[in-house]
Amino acid sequence: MPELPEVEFAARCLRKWIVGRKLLAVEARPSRVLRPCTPRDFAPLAGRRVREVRRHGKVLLVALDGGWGLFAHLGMTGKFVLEEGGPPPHSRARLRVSGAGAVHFNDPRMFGRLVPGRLADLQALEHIRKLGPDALAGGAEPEVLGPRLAATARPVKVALMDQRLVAGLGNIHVTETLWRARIHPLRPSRSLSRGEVRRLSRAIRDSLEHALAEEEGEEITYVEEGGDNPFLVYARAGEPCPRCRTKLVKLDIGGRTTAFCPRCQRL
DNA sequence: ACCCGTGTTCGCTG
DNA sequence: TCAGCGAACACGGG
Repeated sequence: MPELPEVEFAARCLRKWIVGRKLLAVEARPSRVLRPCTPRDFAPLAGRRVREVRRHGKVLLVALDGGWGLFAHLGMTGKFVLEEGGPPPHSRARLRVSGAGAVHFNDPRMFGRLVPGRLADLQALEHIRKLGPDALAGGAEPEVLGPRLAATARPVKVALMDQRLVAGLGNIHVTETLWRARIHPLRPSRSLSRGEVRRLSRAIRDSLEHALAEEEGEEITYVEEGGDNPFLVYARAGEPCPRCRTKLVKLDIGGRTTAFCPRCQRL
């Protein structure tokens, strides 16, 4: 479920699995995940040592020796997994590393991306260049967030989902955040008071860090789909508000479903 | 069988 | 230019 916490989790896994090792080969199957590249474009990465894995918002950048790198976006269903007795069912690429086994980029729905290239070129990709400040690296601070929200009249739900405004939040965490901050999702961004921006700022960090802690909790326990809904209000329309027991309401904003409490989050 | 969806982009309209 | 909307992408789960 890739929003910032899952991408950060992926970054930590990759650091554990491949940083410091040599990338022997990247075996990619042709798929839209590679767009606009082809499996051949991965050839220059072979034999290079992995220097570091960086994350900005939901974007991953794997830096290799010699100025080469790998851009990765998990999309909706992308995941890096260690190979255990054969490839996972929707492997789009296999990264063979020196020393131990291989890592797969698994992605059933293929909304993800895996692009090789010169690091400088990858950083110049429009998608990366236009990203706002990372939500866990200062982007949620009131002094940063406040002016950015003040510059737009869009509903705060829509603005927070915009990766150019602040990078890392998606539908789940915006929903969680607005409930924690007691702000109605349709509030015009520029109408937020200083105090509300402060609450929002705190709420963003709280929901992201809470999700991250749950994933890190048990070493391999990923918050699995199919398990119980671990969120406070996301996908809980119709259930009672955890704070005041008022029935949570479902709302469609910018094409995404939001749950909110009509009592705690007044317009 | 039907509906929904964690993300992003594109085209159309006002 | 901006803002909003719907569709598209491809597949699994409830």
